[in-house]
Amino acid sequence: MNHLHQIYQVIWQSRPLMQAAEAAVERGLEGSGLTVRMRAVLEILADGGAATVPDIAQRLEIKRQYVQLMINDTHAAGFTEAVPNPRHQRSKLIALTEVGQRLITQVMQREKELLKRIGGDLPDGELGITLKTMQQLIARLKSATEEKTP
Amino acid sequence: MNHLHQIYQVIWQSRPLMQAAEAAVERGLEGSGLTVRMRAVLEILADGGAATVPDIAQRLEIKRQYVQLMINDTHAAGFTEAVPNPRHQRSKLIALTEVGQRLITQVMQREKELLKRIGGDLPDGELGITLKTMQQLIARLKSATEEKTP
DNA sequence: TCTTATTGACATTACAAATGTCATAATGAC
DNA sequence: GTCATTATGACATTTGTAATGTCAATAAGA
Repeated sequence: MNHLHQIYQVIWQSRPLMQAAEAAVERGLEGSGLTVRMRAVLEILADGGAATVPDIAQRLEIKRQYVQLMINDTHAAGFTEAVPNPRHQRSKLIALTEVGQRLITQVMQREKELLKRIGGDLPDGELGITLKTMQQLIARLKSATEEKTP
Repeated sequence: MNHLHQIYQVIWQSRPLMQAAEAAVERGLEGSGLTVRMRAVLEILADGGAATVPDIAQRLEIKRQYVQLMINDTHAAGFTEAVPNPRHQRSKLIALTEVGQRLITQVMQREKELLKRIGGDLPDGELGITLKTMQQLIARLKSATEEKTP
């Protein structure tokens, strides 16, 4: 297998990897009352604490309008609530409710256990190389794409 | 960075990698008259020769009904044509036209050059490890997801 | 031959996400 | 402090990818 073909392979394995990962997450959500997109919001909030809709959009790298829809869902389900934002009157902070906190903690715990089962035996060094390589490819692809079209 | 977090990172870098790769492909298609999904079909045909719609679907791992739509596009654009299939009366083989052949060859050549610019300096060994790791993760995620739900 | 599977063709639905728009409200420059 | 600019929420529309559903015609296999 030559060099170019190897790079090609690595790049295009990203799609099946992503699909497999998302399917696994979806599977783990069964019966929790969460959808994948609700989970994405809860994870952000669990990791970084309460945030505004535009903040969440930025972290998820999607448009704020779409995040609004997600938040509508999580609010309706009682997993999040709007709390006053000291730094902004209109733009409330979105915070986990107690129920939401408990749920996302449990979901993330289960995912952690899955990760352990799945990759517990992969050598640290190889994971590090993999991560580094993927990140380099991402950075270079991005800059090549943006080249001369800012 | 602990082990689990490393695996987590690798898995979730697959989405940005895929997005960056697709954006790069899209960029390279500008002005060619090809869309991303037309390109996918032409690539399959260029690699494996003429094939039926269900064959193509299987290789792309998507439903045949969706491939039909792609083929409609490529036929309409004159990049592919239906030729008689010795092994099946109704299910014609989809083949590249001369124009299609020339176009996909050129597109793939340009992509190859981009790959060279992007990853030419990545060590073979690291690429190999990356590919292996990604494939292991895919396989394990898949089997974990299918577990007890065949 | 007869039953079953495959195929093409077309319609419907689902989902993620982008984009468009508007009124309101917050911020920053002056 | 006023005024222009920007940010936000709320809602509507559109796009792209793909899955699903359905049906008639046809091909393959028992």
